[in-house]
Amino acid sequence: MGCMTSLQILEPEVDVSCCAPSGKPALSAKEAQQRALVFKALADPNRLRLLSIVKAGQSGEACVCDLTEPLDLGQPTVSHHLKILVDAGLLNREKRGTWAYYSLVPGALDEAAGLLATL
Amino acid sequence: MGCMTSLQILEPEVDVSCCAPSGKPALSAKEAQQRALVFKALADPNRLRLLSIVKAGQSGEACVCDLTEPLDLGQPTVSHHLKILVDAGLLNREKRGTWAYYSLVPGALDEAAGLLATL
DNA sequence: TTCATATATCGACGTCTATCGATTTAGTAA
DNA sequence: TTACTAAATCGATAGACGTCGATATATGAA
Repeated sequence: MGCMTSLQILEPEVDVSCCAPSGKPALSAKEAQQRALVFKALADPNRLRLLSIVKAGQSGEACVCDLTEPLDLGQPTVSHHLKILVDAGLLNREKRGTWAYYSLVPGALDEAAGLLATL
Repeated sequence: MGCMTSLQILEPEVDVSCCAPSGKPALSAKEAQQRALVFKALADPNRLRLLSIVKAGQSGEACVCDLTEPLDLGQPTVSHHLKILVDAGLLNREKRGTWAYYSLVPGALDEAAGLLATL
């Protein structure tokens, strides 16, 4: 026994229509890759802290200069992490004058959480 | 203006008692590191597919030999990914005979989703 | 214009990680 | 015992990633 249960994977050319308890087939390679991008962005402690600090701030936003000190990282490094979070769709960037203000994209974290619920 | 809002970070010796809209201070470095471990485990497309396949299986479990083919990866590589998922607390491993059966840890994915909601 | 500041980008370095083939460990059956 | 199989572990390698210092870009002030 074992090793003979054929599990269905969703690929463009494969037709699936059965045998899943949740009714949904497993993730395709493409879908998994896209979701992994979001979790990659979340997979660094300093980026989690950046999100947390932005969220905890009473104004709902923070500029780079507010973030380098609490993280004890250089300004280029913080900028780099912020870019990754923006690219992942988790943070918004708004430039006002010399400063760049970062804020949470509304609902983005909930959406990320939803990616886990719908695995 | 800008650059003068002092954001509170939770560190063991720092006493915090004010100024957060959600009432919670930002993540400490230690907390962020722990949470990042979970997201690191989720930050690989093949591991997401492993979780998905295990979840989609009607038996709720799968052995390594069921997983190598759909992922198109070698057996050692799949074993390696499964270990990471087990270490992250997302999968259970139960050995029966020659086979090792992996199943979702109940509630683990919801807990991971909760880590995002409580950032 | 020149100067100062805030941020982004570049280049390099060291570390981590995903993958593989080869080997080892464990269980089952003869 | 031997033989076979499933899975884990080992060792190596290529690529990705986090961090830094140096530099570039951009905005505002003098």
